[in-house]
Amino acid sequence: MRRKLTPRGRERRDQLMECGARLFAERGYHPTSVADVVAALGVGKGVFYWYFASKEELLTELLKASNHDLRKRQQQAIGEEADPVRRIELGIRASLGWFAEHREYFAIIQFAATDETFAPVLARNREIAIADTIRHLKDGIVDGRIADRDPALLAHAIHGVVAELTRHSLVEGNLPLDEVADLCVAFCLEGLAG
Amino acid sequence: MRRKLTPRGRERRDQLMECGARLFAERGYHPTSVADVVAALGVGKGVFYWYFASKEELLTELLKASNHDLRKRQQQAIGEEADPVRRIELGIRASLGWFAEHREYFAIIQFAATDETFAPVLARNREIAIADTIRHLKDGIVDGRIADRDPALLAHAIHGVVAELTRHSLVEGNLPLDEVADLCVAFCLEGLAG
Amino acid sequence: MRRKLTPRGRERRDQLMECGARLFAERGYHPTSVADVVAALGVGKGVFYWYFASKEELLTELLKASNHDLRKRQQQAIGEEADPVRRIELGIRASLGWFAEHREYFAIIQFAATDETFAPVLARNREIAIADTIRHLKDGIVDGRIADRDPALLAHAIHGVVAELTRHSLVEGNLPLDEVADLCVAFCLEGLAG
Amino acid sequence: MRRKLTPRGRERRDQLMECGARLFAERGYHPTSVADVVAALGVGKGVFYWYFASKEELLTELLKASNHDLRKRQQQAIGEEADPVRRIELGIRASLGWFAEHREYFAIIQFAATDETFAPVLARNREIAIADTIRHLKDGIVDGRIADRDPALLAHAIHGVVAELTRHSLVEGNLPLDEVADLCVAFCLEGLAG
DNA sequence: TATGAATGAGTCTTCATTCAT
DNA sequence: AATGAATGAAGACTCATTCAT
Repeated sequence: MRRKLTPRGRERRDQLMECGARLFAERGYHPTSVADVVAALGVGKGVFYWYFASKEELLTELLKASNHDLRKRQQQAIGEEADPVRRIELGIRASLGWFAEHREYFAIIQFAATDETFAPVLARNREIAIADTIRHLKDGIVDGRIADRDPALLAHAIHGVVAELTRHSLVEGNLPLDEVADLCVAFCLEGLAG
Repeated sequence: MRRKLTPRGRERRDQLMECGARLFAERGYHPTSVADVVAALGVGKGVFYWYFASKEELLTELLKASNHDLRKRQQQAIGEEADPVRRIELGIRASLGWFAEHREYFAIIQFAATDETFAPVLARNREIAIADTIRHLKDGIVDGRIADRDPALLAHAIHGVVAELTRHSLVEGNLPLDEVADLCVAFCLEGLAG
Repeated sequence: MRRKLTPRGRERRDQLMECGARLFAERGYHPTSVADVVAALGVGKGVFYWYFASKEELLTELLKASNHDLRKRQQQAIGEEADPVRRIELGIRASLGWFAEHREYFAIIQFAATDETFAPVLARNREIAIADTIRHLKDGIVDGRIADRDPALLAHAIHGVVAELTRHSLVEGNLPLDEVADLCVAFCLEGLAG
Repeated sequence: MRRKLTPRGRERRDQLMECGARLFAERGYHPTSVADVVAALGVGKGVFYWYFASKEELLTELLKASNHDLRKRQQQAIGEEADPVRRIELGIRASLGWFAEHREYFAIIQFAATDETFAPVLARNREIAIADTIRHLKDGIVDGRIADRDPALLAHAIHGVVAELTRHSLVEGNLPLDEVADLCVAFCLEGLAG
């Protein structure tokens, strides 16, 4: 479904993605119909299929785009930082920050993870993110700053904390982001013991 | 839809729940039809509606039953243990153990969390579990064994680690459960620093 | 889509086939919607899919059933007749007779032959019919009653005459069947020369 | 939709007809969309509607053009030949030859005959062709060369043979055209008896 | 002339649910 | 308790056609 798009076309496509993201997040993927999406935009049904081959493709594109954007944010945040522990911290803060600004995507990603159609896409995204984290962890272990435990499991543990605190702060919605981020980082680095 | 059931009736109901759990886990809730569930059991469609008012109710019952069972397991594991840190550890190990034995439920619960229809049920379940954890955390903070940070956030952090390591070990499927549990506990108690 | 049908179910299925045959013949396969078929029967749309997996399957079943019926008629007509030329004649007359009584099927079969989805089914049917004819022709050639020419081509020639005269007499509709059959037989046996 | 076309315009129109003929023949009229036709040519959708008022019109034009061309071929073949039997033979051979060179049209014509929208156009074409044949047959009957049977039915019989042998040789595709034509002529003139 | 974009009625199909038996 | 049958609203997707540029 690669199509040469005029600027106007590109704009439409973006509108559809935005609209789809919002509705999928609010009501869920299955309960949202293509008709809902185009109606929310006030355009005909055909428009949707001019830009996307299927409803499925819309979600896939959403997943790809969000992953791409999140990773960009993380990389910018980490920059040239050399200290591996600090890199991990910056990555955590970048993730929390990104989701705070793109609330829709949390629900979408979480749903996608439960659906056999989309799980593979997400699995790949996660793999890449985990691999990044593992690299930093290994550096930290070599440095002696991080305890010598299975880096893969540690990476998942960190991601779990980030995911749940993200979810919690998005849903409760009234906690200062920095506070959550601080605790998230502290917990990951020091655990409950502090 | 409370109905007095004969022993045979109770058995049927259990079969339906088991069957539904399996299919919902494998294919997802929406993509699984009531027809699929009864077909997998080789019975007519009427049977389903004899025991459940709707497809929705089946999932709700599944959610309730699994939550009930998981909590029972946790309580048995914790028993009369007095040390709050140890209570947390036992709770974590109980959760990991339970999910290892009820793999279907992880996917179901995760999906339910993303659907506005079921999210409330899950939210309540989670609240209760978090409240339990918070209680132990507060005890630990009073004891001075646990750093004095926001207990609610800490509780969520722990749950996040447990959830993601559960998911990881279920999906990867080839790690010894004890090893995962050990790391999970260690990470929660000491963080990366060890 | 094999399903155990109650007598009532079998009846419904037959009604759907009859109805479909009529509408496909009148308006064509593509221009006839499943909605048209069920509306003509005054039943809900779901009924159709209870008995047939798809619109396509309905046509396929129609094709199979008609072929089966036509062949039965031909075999009954030919019976134990020993003379191969006479067998051909009886076959021709049976075909013309059958189509006169099942006018809907001519149009359906002719359409199906032009559609890549159904052509294979029809090709097989035709093959079988041609093979029958070829057998009689070869017998006739051995007897010296039929000129020694390529029996496959001869068989097709005969089928062509039968098909077109069938069509003509169905459409014109006012010619006595026997007269058409007589000429058909005479033409096939003696050609224009007589 | 008569439009004065520049040479370039005429060329485009021809390309569209050729393309349409090919696709209609391969996939069928209904399953082929206007989008398919223009995509195969690599042009925009507007082009199609510049040259044809509708998809329907394209098929109608195709039918007209092919009929015109076939008739021209037949007339050239028959030329000034005086012998009516020979005229029939030449007509048969011309038809077989033309279809061998315009394979696409056989499927198209056969489909059109089954669709109530196009059947009338085809009926007229057929009428004209049959009338031609009838004229030759009557001449032959007067000459005593042809048996005195209903000329209309005889004409249809001949057309049936030609149609089916055409189809057969196009589909089987591996028989020498002359051989088929010889048998076709022989069968029509002498029947099975030879 | 030509294009990308848009329309929206219409198509096939699914499915939760109900009902007669 | 159970079954086969029926319902019909709703969903994903198609496509002939039109239009602004």
